[in-house]
Amino acid sequence: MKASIRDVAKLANVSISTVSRVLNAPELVVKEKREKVLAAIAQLNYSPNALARGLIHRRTQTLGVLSPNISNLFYSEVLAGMEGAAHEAGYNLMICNTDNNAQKKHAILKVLNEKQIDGLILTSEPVLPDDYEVLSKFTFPVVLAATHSPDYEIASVKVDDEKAAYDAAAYLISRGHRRIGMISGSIDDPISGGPRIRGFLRALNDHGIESDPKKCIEYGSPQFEHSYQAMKALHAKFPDMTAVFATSDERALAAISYLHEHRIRVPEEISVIGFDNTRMAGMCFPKLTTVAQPLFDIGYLSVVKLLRLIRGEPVHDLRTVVPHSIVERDSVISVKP
Amino acid sequence: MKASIRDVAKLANVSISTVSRVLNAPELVVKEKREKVLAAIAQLNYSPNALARGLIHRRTQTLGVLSPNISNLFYSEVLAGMEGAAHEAGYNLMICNTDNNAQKKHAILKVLNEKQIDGLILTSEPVLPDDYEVLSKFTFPVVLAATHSPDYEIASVKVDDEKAAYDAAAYLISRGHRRIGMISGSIDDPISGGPRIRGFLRALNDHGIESDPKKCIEYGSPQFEHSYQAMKALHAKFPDMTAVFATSDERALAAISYLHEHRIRVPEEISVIGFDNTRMAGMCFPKLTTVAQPLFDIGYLSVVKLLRLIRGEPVHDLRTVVPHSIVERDSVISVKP
DNA sequence: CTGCATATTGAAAAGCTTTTCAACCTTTGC
DNA sequence: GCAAAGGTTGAAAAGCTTTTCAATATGCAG
Repeated sequence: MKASIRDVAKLANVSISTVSRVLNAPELVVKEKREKVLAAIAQLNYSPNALARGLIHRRTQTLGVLSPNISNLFYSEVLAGMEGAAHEAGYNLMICNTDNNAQKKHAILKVLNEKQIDGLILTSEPVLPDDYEVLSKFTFPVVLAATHSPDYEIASVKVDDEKAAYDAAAYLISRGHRRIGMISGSIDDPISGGPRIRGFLRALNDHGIESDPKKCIEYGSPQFEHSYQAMKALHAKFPDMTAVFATSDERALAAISYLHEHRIRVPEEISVIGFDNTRMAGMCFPKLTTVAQPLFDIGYLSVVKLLRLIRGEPVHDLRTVVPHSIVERDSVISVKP
Repeated sequence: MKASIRDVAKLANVSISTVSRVLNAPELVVKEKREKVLAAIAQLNYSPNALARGLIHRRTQTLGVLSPNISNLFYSEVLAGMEGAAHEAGYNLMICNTDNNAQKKHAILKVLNEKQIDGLILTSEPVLPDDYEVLSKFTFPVVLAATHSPDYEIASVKVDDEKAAYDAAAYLISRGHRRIGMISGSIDDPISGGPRIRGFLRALNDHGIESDPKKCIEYGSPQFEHSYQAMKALHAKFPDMTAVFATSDERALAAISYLHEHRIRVPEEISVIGFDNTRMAGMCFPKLTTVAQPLFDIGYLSVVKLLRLIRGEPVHDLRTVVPHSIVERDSVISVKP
């Protein structure tokens, strides 16, 4: 049986108020009693019960985190950033996998709400009307990490996808490439779809490159196998391209895998630029040139922002835009225009 | 202000006991009142408070998980398995990063204990006497995932590292290799050090291959950069080896990276076998032949085991050994003996 | 019609802590 | 020597729910 504050009080021969004070405001208790209490605590191996504490303070020092897939390098780096910020601030994270399953997601939200989390972070997945209806009934604040909600006023932390894609394409163009393909998320994916496609096409256009989206873009889900097939299709319809913009590192790796297997050298024959700069990018061959997102920071800043909202502190920008950059490694080569 | 059970009771004009029953044993309440209560719940958007519930039941349906680094593919796949099993059983996971920092670890354990977790899972890190002293004072059960404690009686779920390393070496030998190097964890690492070194050497010995550990083994921490250096050192002292056994996929990738950069072809000139079979193994070039650990299952089974311990059900084996296997891809080639 | 069993409900205690308020004691200042 | 101030402590309420126990009402048998 676990010792409670009453047991400590009894053993130390004081009231439970005094024990509580020894724990929370020791200077209010005279040394003699304080030491007796401390001794009793040690003897009973007493540990305060955070449930009771949370009941009174209406705070649990716990945040909820929803992620479509925690075993994904992208998310796990973001999660690591969250965990870091949370730990520094004395919070814990309840991390849940949604598997992109709306039903599971709503079930989890219900439980997290019952468990009285102080705030919630949603990663990636867009916020649908269904979701918003649930979220808006919660009394705790919500932050979106690496995603945003164009339709609703929800705090978020992410890169500027349109600009990042523009920069990726512009980078390839600056290296002399003119025939550039793209492996993208589906057109209505608000992260690695729409915005990045627009940025990509805008860059081509700005640099006077005519392009037919039907020919140079292949759409698909992010999994390696699907992306491999996408690269196959892209190569079939656009065989003379000299560079590919893949909208995630996993897609880039899949593209490279396809090319390697068909004896097309990367980057000598086809350059590949990725997106995300997950740790994998520096570990594969050839090492990936990629658009870096500050994944750890996105997680870290989401928690910082969430804590401000929890404390009721002013948050200057509802939508935080974090900087991207291009990390040059070995998968892109310059060609003569 | 959040509605409480009293508010619902007042609005529905019944006692709080009745509201509680509607939620937990609806068949005990006559239909008329039940519907009034349900209507009040909906109107007030009432959600029960799990803290109060936990206080009474002395159960929180929450498990603690400590991991040295949640952004590591290895751990994140194990974590995904845990999350899956936990979700199915109606539990949540509080996941914490220890950064291999003993002080941080103990601080976290203190908080998790206060938060009344029902059980704890420790991944990887060995259990030191210091740790054991802390753990043994907890009233909830503990399971080790992908690690074990030779010195203490703690439940665990992991592969047989000695045997797995033996099999890896035997596999290389069966492909005709005789001059085999190894990139290992430090000798006193109870996971990717000692046992795997012993298994490796035993296999060489069993197959009549003389070997000098000083020459054929290079020790080091698991990070890519360190492993890269280890490969460099190994190649310098053992230039005519035809195969390398790397004790993690990350180490294998670092080795391959070194070899690529020095124009040594993999697997044509040197074969490389990895360990873990993280998702990366199938995404790099060449695709990695590796000793597969059932990472997801290790996580899943740890939670299943932990739940049995929590429920006081019998657990037949204190130390669960899960099967490993060799996944053949493209990084190992047969040579003429 | 009485008595007993059963169905339904509510009051109150328990679970553990923090916090407010009041009480008591000791100083200090005049 | 007494009033006021300050230091220390304990009792009790509050936070929200579940559960036990008792009470009331209903139905049925004899």
